[in-house]
Amino acid sequence: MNRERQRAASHERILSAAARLLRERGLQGATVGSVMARADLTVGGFYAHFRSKRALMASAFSRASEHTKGALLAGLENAAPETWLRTIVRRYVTPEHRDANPPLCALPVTISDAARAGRSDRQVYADAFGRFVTALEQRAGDLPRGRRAARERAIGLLIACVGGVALARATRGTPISDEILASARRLGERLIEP
Amino acid sequence: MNRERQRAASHERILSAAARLLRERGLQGATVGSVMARADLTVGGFYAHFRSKRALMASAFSRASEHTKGALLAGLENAAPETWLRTIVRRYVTPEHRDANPPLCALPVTISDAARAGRSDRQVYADAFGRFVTALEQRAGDLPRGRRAARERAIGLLIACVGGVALARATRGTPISDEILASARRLGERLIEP
DNA sequence: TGTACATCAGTGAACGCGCGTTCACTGATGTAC
DNA sequence: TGTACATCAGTGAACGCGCGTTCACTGATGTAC
Repeated sequence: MNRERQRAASHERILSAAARLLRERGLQGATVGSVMARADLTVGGFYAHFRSKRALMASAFSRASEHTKGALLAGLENAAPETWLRTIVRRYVTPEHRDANPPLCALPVTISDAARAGRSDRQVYADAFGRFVTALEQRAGDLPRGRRAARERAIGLLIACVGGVALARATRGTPISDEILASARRLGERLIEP
Repeated sequence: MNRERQRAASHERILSAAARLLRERGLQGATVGSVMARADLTVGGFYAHFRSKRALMASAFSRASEHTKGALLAGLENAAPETWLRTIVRRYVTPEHRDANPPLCALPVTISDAARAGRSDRQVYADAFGRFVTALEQRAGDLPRGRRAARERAIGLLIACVGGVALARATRGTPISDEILASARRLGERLIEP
């Protein structure tokens, strides 16, 4: 019984270490060794918990995006749709998010990794993205312009947010990076206005 | 004299092979061995032409983005500003671009690679992005809305294009990928309308 | 023009390194009697 | 309750592999006389 609990605790430590390292360093940067060290374990024990690195990373990615969703939506339960959407854009598209380590969200960090990965890994990425779309879509449907274009607008908002932060990260330290953030923010807000 | 010409020809073959493989496979996927093989040479000869893989990739990236700019702007010399901008969005944000190998543009492919790279590699990425911005900005300035917001709109357009294609690639093969392309296209076109 | 030598672009094998993965082992926890 | 044994989470060293990089060598091209 104690053994079982210890095993579960280790599993959890590995998973949350992986979710964090995935955001910090991306798919190849988060090595099995570094994940296990972060979980206060040694490499060898890893395969008693996960079939492979790929299996771990799929779980870690889902975990990471749940974390992100929680942080983004915190305290907004009773906000009006327009405020709700605007706050999300303003929380997401910031210099702090660009520079944070780990950043708030795994989507910009792993975007090229996913593009190069196999079908099932892309499905994991698409599922995480889709969950954000669904959340935004529901609120966007309550805006004046109505439910029809809500989904398209929700996706547009996410393209501005994720694409903007990804580009700002890729150009971090150069003057254009701040310009990208400002434009991405305007781009997102333009979709919220009627 | 003949030797000199042969050397220059090899150099050129290596560079154009690298520019192509960079778009096909990204930064780590384009290994020194694969580049040299594509250039009909063997690995060992590489370091007589470039100081390091990093040096090669910096040159290859600039080369690749010149190629992209040429292909995007082909035949548009005399187009009116609105048509000009709209055509670029429609050429860039397509299922063909998402699925092509190599894709038209290196920016979506290497976006996370750049984010993880060192300062000088991010500068290379920023320079390429900046050249696109400058090109779009000039035409956007001729639109009714005028020159003031031109730069911000040019960057917004590129976020929609590059971010949209990057996300569509990351979710390739899942239903949401086509939705992303459609939203990205609308997002770009919305910036062109007065 | 012909011969001996120098140059140098490119070869191919090797090196070191980091990674994912495997495996024989350990030592603490739990079970049987 | 105490003793002998079984289980099993985790260890640590090793393996194979692919990569960037190095280096002694080759053979064709160019030069000197």
